Amino acid sequence: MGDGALPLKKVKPNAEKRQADEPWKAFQVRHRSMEVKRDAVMKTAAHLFLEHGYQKTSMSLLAARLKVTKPALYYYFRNKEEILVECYRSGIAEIEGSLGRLNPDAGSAMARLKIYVHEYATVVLTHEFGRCVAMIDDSELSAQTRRGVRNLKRKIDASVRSLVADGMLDGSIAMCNPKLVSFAIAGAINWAGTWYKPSGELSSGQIAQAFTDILTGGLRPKSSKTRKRTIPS
Amino acid sequence: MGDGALPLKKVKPNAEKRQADEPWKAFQVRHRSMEVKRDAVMKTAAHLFLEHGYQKTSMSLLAARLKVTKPALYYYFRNKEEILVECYRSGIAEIEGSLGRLNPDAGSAMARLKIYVHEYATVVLTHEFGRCVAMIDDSELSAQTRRGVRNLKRKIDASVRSLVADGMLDGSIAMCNPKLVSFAIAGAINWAGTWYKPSGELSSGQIAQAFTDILTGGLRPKSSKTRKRTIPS
DNA sequence: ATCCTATTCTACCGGCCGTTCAAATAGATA
DNA sequence: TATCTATTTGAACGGCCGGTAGAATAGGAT
Repeated sequence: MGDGALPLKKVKPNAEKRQADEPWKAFQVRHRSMEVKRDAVMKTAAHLFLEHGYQKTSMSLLAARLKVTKPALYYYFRNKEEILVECYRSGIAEIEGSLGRLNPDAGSAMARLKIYVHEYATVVLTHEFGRCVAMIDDSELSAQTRRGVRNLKRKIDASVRSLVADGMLDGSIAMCNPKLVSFAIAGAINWAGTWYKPSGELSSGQIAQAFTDILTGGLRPKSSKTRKRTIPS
Repeated sequence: MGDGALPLKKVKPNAEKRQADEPWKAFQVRHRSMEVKRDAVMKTAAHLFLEHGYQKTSMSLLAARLKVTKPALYYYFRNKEEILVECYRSGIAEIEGSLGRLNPDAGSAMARLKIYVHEYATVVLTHEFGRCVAMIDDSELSAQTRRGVRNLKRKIDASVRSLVADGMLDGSIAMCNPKLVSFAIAGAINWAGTWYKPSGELSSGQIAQAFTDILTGGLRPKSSKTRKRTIPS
């Protein structure tokens, strides 16, 4: 945390790595690609948004954290809202990635659902932009921007629902309302984002596993063709 | 709706009932018990908080909805925060009521847990103050007030955990981490508060039932009925 | 050394916020 | 009717916000 004066003009070779932990260093050098600095802004903003909430995070504070002045931010983003939207986009892309990686040919739908729930929890607990998707209410956004973001979220929801529906067809998941199942999963995990602390006694992996069990355990068919040695009632 | 000029000075006999739907009528008459007007403020505030968020709900807007001017509110509450805190208190009391009504002598812990989950969902979906507890982030509060509110919430959480622990003892609930179960339940249901619309296709009762099934289904012991055995070493 | 332009800064705007206080008012009381 | 007090109001406060205009500057290119 020692923020001693650094009169450096040239970046050191390991600056790229440093930037991961101290995003403001991206601004130490004047000429650097737009993308790098946008990333630095987003990353810092995400942390502040998650810590204090979107509304209570002022552009001045964000600028201060990046060791720049406020107007500099407006060189990289049109306004505060755009920063949040980009955080959302990034987080949603991450989650969609998890969904896309599920191989439809491998295992039952239930097996795939379990993998997804586990991955979703991991992203929401450990990935800053994933956390934004889970925790920051999109009602902070203007009407039309919100519509865009919600469409993206809806796509994820739709994928999960169809996963559940598939499971009901292949017998790996009990009869249920896929919409409500999808919401229950999203809710329980998103909520975990609000209380999980990396320094806490439970690791993100433990939480992801436990939630996978709790949330998919209730979906086991009570008796079905794909059972492996179930108890005769 | 039609807010025509109402030069009434006296309330009509059915005013008490009307006030339920139109809280501002509590302020139509100057001399009325403090409690009635405080309730009116809280009720209206809760609706606004839930609709626009706490931060974005201004005291001016709240006053306007109650057809009073801003300073009048400060006659009934010290500040904005106190209004939110009272909403919390009321909601938490409602939830604690549900927990208190569970008869420890009747049925298994699992049966009681199911009842509680159902009731919690109902409160969070239908009761305005319950919704506040579920939806409004208490980080909006000042540090010391927040501590008080969190203590109250923790009591609820502790009750649910011990309910789950009881279930593991009486064999009605499978081995699990009570803390995570409690969080999963709270999360899934609190989240429902964010998307549930009374006018939607799903009734609060349907949602409460489905969530009870999904969330407690995964807790069924995998083998055997009620066995009084403790943890098999 | 000079220029050029991408980047950052200084200084400021209008607006809304929560809150306060003294003055006005309504309505119960006598 | 006149009085007294619980309620309500008008007017204003300091403060911080998101955002902008335009000047300053750094640093690569020549």
